[in-house]
Amino acid sequence: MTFLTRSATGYSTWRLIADQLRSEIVDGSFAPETKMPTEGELADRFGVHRNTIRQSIAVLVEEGLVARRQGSGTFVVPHTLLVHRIGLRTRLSNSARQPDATSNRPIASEIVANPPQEVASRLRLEGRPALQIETVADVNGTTIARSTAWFDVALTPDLDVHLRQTRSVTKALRAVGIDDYVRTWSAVSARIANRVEAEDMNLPSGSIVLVVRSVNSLLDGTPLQYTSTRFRADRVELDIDFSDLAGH
Amino acid sequence: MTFLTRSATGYSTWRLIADQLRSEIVDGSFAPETKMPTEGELADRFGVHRNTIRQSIAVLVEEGLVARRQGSGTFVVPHTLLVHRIGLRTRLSNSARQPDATSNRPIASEIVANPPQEVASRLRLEGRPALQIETVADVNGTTIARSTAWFDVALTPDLDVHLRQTRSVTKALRAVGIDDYVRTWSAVSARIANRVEAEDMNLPSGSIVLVVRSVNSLLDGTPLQYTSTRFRADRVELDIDFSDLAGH
DNA sequence: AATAGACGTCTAGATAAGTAGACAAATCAG
DNA sequence: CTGATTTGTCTACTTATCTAGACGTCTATT
Repeated sequence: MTFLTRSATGYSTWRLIADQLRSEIVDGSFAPETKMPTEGELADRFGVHRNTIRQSIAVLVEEGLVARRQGSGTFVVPHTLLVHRIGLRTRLSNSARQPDATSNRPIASEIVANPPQEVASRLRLEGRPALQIETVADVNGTTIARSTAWFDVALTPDLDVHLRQTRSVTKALRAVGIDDYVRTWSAVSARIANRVEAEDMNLPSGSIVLVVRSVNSLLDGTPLQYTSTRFRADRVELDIDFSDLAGH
Repeated sequence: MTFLTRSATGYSTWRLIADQLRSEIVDGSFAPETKMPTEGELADRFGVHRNTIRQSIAVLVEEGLVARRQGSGTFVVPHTLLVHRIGLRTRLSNSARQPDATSNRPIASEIVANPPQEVASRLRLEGRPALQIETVADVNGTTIARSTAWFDVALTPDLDVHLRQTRSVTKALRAVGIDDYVRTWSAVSARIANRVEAEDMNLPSGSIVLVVRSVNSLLDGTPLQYTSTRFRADRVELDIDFSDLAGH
């Protein structure tokens, strides 16, 4: 295989190879539980020294995708590609495949006087402050998403108090009398994770995150909540649900 | 600013800095038409030599994001973040912001006996061959997406003949009697562009693509078309349209 | 138990990336 | 026009990455 040189890409050789191997693992070319090619074979395939291959594999070990067994080989660790459904009444906790032990943990909340411009306009704040809530989502013990939500304090009085008591955004919303809401807007983009995100999700720097920005509104159309969720792209794909529309 | 070292990330320093600067341009921290900080200032900010900054900026020049003017400075070139809407009856050509001169060019088509497993199952091919069509999408002269579509040849006889005549997938479908269809499934993921994609979209290698896989079906629910579209993530975000649901 | 094959570790040398600084060329303000 | 500022180019040097190969340790098979 002709391979790109680091000089052209700005990637070190070991990272280029690690990225290539990861994609082959994720797309199933190397099936879970099976043995990877030996380091020597991979060195031949990519035309590099075995030491470079070892550095690449070290990345995948760090990420938990493969395990090395001395004397035996390198094996693909069973992994799940999580499918996160975006639909009308979905919450962050709804994952398509069951059973997954998903938990959402609020890690901080704070009333901010001047939220970012996009938040203010999407929530029609017009100068009012917003309650900002940071959460992380874990599935089976692995952190897969990092979320920031903003609420109009005028619509959700004492939401932060209830949040501290219940330690759950959904329960806190119920406590302030909000039971039902629908997603009215979503935008999806992708970028390199920043340092905080990489740290919170235990990702190697340079990892890709899928960014979902969305607005949930009350049934009368009043915007209630603006959320920006960053999913780790190596483990999550977004499933856009059109089934609610099938009845038309 | 404390910055990540290349040793930890596998990125060369100039690429780390280029990525950072690009994200600040794309998110508006450096507004279009304005002057960037001088190379010396950037060198101070990132704690590197000016030569390294120059290499980073060369990447952005290559990508068309900034322009250098000797003696004057480096300036942010006006650019657009394209918003691509995913909804019930959207096609690749529908972009949210107008006016954009969008064109879809079929670049190759071929009948393949054994399409990938996911294609076969989503289209319920059960062993039948599929017509595979490769297209690129340009907006204002810039290629922003690379798409691969598969059709069940049993449902679309002579589609390839009409495609060669009309040079348009939509027109070719109309010619075989298919006027209306709806999107029944979509999944969104993100990854590093492979070499072919990077070449077709004129991207630096290592760029991120948003991958949208989707199935369009006839109104009776028969799956018609499986499509995988790779958008360049630096210029495109996906807008998920729930407005069809507002009437409920 | 012997052995081949695989991962683990180390040292030395070659190549590429980044630093350092000097000077040229273009631009702009006064 | 003058001078300060900014990008353009070059050479020498330092540091990090990659190659090369030897040798050790562990595992599975015969």
